[in-house]
Amino acid sequence: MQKIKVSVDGVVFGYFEKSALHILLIQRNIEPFKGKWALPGGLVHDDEDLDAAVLRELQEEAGIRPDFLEQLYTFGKVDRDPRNRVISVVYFGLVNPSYHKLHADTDAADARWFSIDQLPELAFDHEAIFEKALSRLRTKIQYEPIGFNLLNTEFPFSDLEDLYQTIIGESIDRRNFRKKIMSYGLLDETNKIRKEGSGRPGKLFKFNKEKYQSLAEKGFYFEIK
Amino acid sequence: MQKIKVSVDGVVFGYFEKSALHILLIQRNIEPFKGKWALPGGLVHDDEDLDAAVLRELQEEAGIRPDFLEQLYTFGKVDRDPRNRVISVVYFGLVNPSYHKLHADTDAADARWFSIDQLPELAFDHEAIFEKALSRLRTKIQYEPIGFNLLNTEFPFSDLEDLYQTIIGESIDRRNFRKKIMSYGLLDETNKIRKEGSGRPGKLFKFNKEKYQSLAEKGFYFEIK
DNA sequence: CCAAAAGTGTTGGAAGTACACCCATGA
DNA sequence: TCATGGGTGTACTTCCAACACTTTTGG
Repeated sequence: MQKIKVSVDGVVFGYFEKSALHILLIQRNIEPFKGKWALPGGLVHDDEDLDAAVLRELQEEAGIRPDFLEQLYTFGKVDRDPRNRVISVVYFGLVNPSYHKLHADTDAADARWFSIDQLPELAFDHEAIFEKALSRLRTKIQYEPIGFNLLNTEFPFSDLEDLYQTIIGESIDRRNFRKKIMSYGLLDETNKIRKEGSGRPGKLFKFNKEKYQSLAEKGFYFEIK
Repeated sequence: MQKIKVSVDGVVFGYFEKSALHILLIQRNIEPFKGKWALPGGLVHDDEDLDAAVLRELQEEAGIRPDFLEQLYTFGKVDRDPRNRVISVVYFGLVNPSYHKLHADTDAADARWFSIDQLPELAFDHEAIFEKALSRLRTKIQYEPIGFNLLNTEFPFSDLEDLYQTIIGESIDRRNFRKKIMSYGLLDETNKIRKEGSGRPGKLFKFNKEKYQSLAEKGFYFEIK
């Protein structure tokens, strides 16, 4: 009789303008690792699909529902949980934090955004899980337009530049980047303008998801860099 | 108390020269789906890592040990197994069939290669799993040099061409393809020649894995098409 | 008028694509 | 000598990379 338990965990990335990338962590209020920070997650119910389980856990532990969510990898080393054998199906999500207020709920003492370069010590093998998610994000943002899930629905071009620079971690030529993105015709211009801060105000754009999907079906590939 | 069981399955691709791509299937000799063809796999032992479990199952059910093996996706829909809730961590593998003779062993009545365009009806959701694996193979072969695992260690250039054409499913310009591959400097020329069949014999090449790995660490990207 | 960010074009080089002929072998 | 597949070069086009000045706004 098999004794393995199945859990799900979520690595949810959020981006705060002109700042580092963040991930969502919860503070455990049960043993083991009580008091430590960890990725939100928990055991899958017997009558619940895996996707549903992550959505539920994210809801319960942080009150959040990501705009983008997909399966990342399944971690199953024998000793990754000190109590029992637990394998974890990990999902990778993106949200715009300004649209989602966190509230820790069941099972979590607290839920917070942490800058990825100032993470606390994490429970279990969550450090390794995070690394894998980050590397997936870095790769994937270069060939699928998923970055828009991290921005406001209407954003100035410079937000997009900053986002890519932050995630990829190198500086990009503004002019070439803009030309490339624009050439895909996936951004609709709004007639709004952002006038925050100093300098010339920028036009706001909107990502046209429908257009991307119809192009993608015809074999179009998004690609940056 | 959670009742979910954890299994692993493997989608193992094999390539037979000048022929379609094949996958390895086993014939079930227990219910459910007794007598039907299915992907090799089975329940994970309590004290066994996931990778070890797939390797064991492939060994037990087909007597095979793939040259390349990596995790593909975890399938966990509630009703995918008629008996109990079973989630399956699926791996995706590549072998050169001429180096591995199949022999069905424990749990399997038979093990055979099937051409991917003449697959029998499959047990469980294995059809969907296969589709996902195939699409991963098609994508991945274009940006990682994994195709060499499907060929003989020493192969004439035309085998590589055929392989890519078979997998991607469109015809490639021989001259440009060769130029591209050669430009990476990852193929070592042997001084052997293949004289099978008619026509001018071709030189045999060997993929230089070490060289690829050292380049990859320095940020080199393999890319075809 | 100064500071700050937005907006825009041109040019040279590299890489990709299209394309056709000669070569070595066995029958 | 013919049929079969192996081996190679060139010209055109497209894409990418490098690069700097002008515009709009607020203070």
